[in-house]
Amino acid sequence: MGLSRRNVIPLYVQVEAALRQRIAQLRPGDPVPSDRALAAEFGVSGMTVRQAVGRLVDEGLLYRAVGRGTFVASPRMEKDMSGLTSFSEDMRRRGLRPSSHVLECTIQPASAEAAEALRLATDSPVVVIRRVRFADEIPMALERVALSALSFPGLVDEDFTTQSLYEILEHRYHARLMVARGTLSATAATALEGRLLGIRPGTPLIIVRRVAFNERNEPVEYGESRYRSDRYSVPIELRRPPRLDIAGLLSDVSTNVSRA
Amino acid sequence: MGLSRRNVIPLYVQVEAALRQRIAQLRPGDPVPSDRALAAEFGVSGMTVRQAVGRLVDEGLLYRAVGRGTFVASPRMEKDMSGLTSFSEDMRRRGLRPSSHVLECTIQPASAEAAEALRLATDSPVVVIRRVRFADEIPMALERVALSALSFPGLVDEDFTTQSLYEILEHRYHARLMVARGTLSATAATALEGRLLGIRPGTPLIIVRRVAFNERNEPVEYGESRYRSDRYSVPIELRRPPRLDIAGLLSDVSTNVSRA
DNA sequence: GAGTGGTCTAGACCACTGG
DNA sequence: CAGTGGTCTAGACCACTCC
Repeated sequence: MGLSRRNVIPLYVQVEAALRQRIAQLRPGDPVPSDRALAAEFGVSGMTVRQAVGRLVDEGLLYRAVGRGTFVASPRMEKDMSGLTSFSEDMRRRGLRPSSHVLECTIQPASAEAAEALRLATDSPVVVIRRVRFADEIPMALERVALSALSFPGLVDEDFTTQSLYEILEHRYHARLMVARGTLSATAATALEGRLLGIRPGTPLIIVRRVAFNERNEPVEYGESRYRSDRYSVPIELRRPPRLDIAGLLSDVSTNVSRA
Repeated sequence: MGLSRRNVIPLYVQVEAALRQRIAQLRPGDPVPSDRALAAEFGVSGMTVRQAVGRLVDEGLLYRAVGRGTFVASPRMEKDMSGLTSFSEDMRRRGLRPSSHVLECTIQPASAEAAEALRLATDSPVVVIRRVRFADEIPMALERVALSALSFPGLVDEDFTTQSLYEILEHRYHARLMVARGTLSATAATALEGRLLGIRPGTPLIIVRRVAFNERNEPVEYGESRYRSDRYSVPIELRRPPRLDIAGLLSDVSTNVSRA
């Protein structure tokens, strides 16, 4: 197993990849060599090994136990169940072919809600796109999104029948959406919604309302999707908030012995 | 601002807390001192500062730009919107008082679904708890959970009317649930469900079906909750899967110049 | 006591951004 | 060019676990 300095790939990524291969041949609960042993084996420093192992721990492939060692975690039920993806990506992942019928694609003054979510002045121009979303020709969802028209000039002229909004944002505007937050609720389909989705009025719809943010944590997309609950379920992954609250601890700390 | 060695609290957590206070007085886009400047100011090494700043970046409070600096990110819409929490925790966070009516609390052979989710042999004994969940005396959700009876002896005898299952698991069995995965869907309430929740049959219910895992990534709890959609919405946070795939890269690497 | 992960130091070089 | 974040070293001490 050769690692390479003078390579674009950081050492810790190389170590991570090597460990990944090794883990694949182990069973859950099996120990992985200690940090020190790995450092010696790969000829790198302890911090570098630690960084590599840390990433695999974050990913859930390994877990650490102080004083005992590092071990292979149990495998996930499925991989990539959750994550920020566009409808197109989402459907392709499920092995379905996505397409759209564009109901509306215009520039109009931002609604109060959209303006607040996108942190724009009220009445700022936004591009509003409303689509019926299909998977293998079957209507799956209604979607309405709003983006700042000033931030994305020319966006309104794109063809959203086949193109993915997220891919346009990434390739044409170099805007990469990193995280979305919002809420999920449910409602009964109205007559109009039922007609557009080919279901009976009253059928439950899953509502996903969200704001998507770029790398700088600036809001980029405000949107709402309404999915047929008979044909769609949303994969979720919930993590325990790990951060411990030490508010107010600092003042105590400062009264203790301070540094030499 | 005094930092303390010889304290249980790691230095990087102290630096993190100090930075958190400072960030609170800055505006989005404002720069934070460079890693080197912070290291000098706090009298700690660069790696320590890096660890502190890294945590704040992970949390979305700061973002880094190579060659330019570290900056305050735009604030979140709400904090702590998402995460693995018990119903009790969840309601308390919303300022409501949680309580329960226990419909069932028995040991019985695992269903096929539960056995698979919990990786048990079929017919292994599981503790099944069914509850109506209230917030401020208003019925909010129906819940059914199953846990291995062998892993949690005596659990079936606990009183789940007021106690939180997660708190019992943590304090009595030292089982800390770290992550849950599952799906979210919707359905129309049946007559029975309507009666238990005090709503009309046909009202949409949000179904959260999940498996919760401990630190070792072993499945611990399999459960399903059905929430009234008129009184509850589920906070969600979706992240872009960040991991880049470097499979096959290792072999190339090993043919390059290897270490001196 | 030997080994483990967790923290920490005081430096270093690199690629990249800005003026 | 000076400054930034990103990576990396070769050590160190600590609390903890297992024997």
